[in-house]
Amino acid sequence: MTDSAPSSQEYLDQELARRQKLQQLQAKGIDPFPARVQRSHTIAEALVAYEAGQLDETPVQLTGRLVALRIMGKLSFGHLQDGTGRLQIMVRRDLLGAERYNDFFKKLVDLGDIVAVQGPMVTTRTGEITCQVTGMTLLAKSLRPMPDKWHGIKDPEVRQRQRYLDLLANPEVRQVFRTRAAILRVLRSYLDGEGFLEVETPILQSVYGGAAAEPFVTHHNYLRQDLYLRISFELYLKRLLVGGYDRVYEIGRDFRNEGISHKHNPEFTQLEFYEAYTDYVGVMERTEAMLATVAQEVTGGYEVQWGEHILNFRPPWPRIPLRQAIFDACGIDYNEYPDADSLRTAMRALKIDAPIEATRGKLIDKLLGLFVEPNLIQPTFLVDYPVDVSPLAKKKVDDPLTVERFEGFVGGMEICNAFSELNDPIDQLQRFIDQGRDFEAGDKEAHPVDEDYVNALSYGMPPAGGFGMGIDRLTMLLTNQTNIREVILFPHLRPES
RNA sequence: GGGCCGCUAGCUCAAGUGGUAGAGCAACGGACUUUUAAUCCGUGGGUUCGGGGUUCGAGUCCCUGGCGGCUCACCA
Repeated sequence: MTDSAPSSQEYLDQELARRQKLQQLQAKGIDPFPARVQRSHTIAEALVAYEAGQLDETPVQLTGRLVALRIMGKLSFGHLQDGTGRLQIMVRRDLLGAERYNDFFKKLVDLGDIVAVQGPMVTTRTGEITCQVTGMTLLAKSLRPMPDKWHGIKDPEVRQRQRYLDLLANPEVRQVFRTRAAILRVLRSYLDGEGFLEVETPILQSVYGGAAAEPFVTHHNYLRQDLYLRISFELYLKRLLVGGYDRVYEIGRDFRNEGISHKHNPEFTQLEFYEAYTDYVGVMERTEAMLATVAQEVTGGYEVQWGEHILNFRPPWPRIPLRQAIFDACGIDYNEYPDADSLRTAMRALKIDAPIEATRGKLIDKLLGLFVEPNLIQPTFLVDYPVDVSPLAKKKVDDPLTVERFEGFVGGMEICNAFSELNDPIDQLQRFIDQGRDFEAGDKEAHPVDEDYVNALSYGMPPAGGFGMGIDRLTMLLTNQTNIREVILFPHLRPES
């Protein structure tokens, strides 16, 4: 017994039938996986050329997967699908040749095989544009049966573990990821057009920062050094402002070692941009313009169907002070509670779970998440956040407990976070030290001190506005999905047992 | 992590209170020159997620483990 492929008895009947056909093909001298292929048009190109009257009787050479077969006596139909579309093929015994039709096409070709066909484009009696096949060659034999042609794949576990089956069986899934690509394309195009420079910064970091989150830890064997996977790009991008690039952005992956939910994946795609000589008000305006552009170009309009809601991305968005929003939602004015203990007492009086270890900022964040966020369906900005949960944002001149920060909410989710960037190195160091106290007190998400970053600020960073947005969540909104796994090709899943 | 729900043929799904596990598609054999979820005749296909238990008998009831979904908690 070797570790080679299982014997034929171990295959289920359908795979066995296909493997027997594979052997028959090889016995006939036909390579079931040839290296070279001739193609004159993609399916989309062939359809366009035919409808434009450019083809006449000229044969085209097309390639793709056989996704439907209707075999009949002397004339059969099927559908061929490539990355650009789907086209009916008509296979006639008299045109293909009796032997090729009976002994190759009908006997040895299966649903799911990848083939090349050639022949002229015609229109059938029912009016469907069709390739009338005069030659067919196998490009790749499919050894496993295709999913149900009508129902596709529904089992969510199979859909995510074997995404290739999901994609090949469910066209609407293919469209989601095309839209995702379009969103990234439009965002880049918008930012490039506004003079932003796209950059790349380290994913492996010896000091993580820029967000409140627990990191993943990894290890460099030869340096004998623990490293963190980044939780944001922020501190590196602002070093570039110090370096003299006034407008920079990065699109890439962040990693946060936290819970998984319908709106959280351990790795997720983030856009951050930093713009010198503006502030959070300027960034709000840019956010509105940028997302209006994306909605317009990706969906064709400012109004986007999302579940039972129609989201309207037309600027401007309502701007509500966070304090006001929380007060309106639950009656607590957090300005009346200047420390964590008093706020906790007030929350508990309303039967709200308020953990003893939570800082005042964490408690406010909890009120936000509990009472405000789920109701912010239409694009809305909440503005002016407590300083203790915003260690990188500039304080308001008239209120040192509040920073110039906003978060954007759509569909009951936070999709972006932005502020006037703190560029005072002395204040920044003090904020890091205050965060260190929270960390000592048990807050694993408290921001660590990044001395090199403070050093960079001490050379002078221009006043700037910065912005971060979750691309996955934006994609959910623009593709009418309510689960982040539907917009990530290979979401994190537990290993199969 | 908690609660609820799910896992049956390759795929989509059925199987009152425990009593020989079925259908459609797919597959296999046959008929068929304008079909398009092709149609018609015939055939095969199962560790009912794994393990244990109750019972004469378990897809079904009990215990346990795995994976997944929804939801709450936490977080972007």
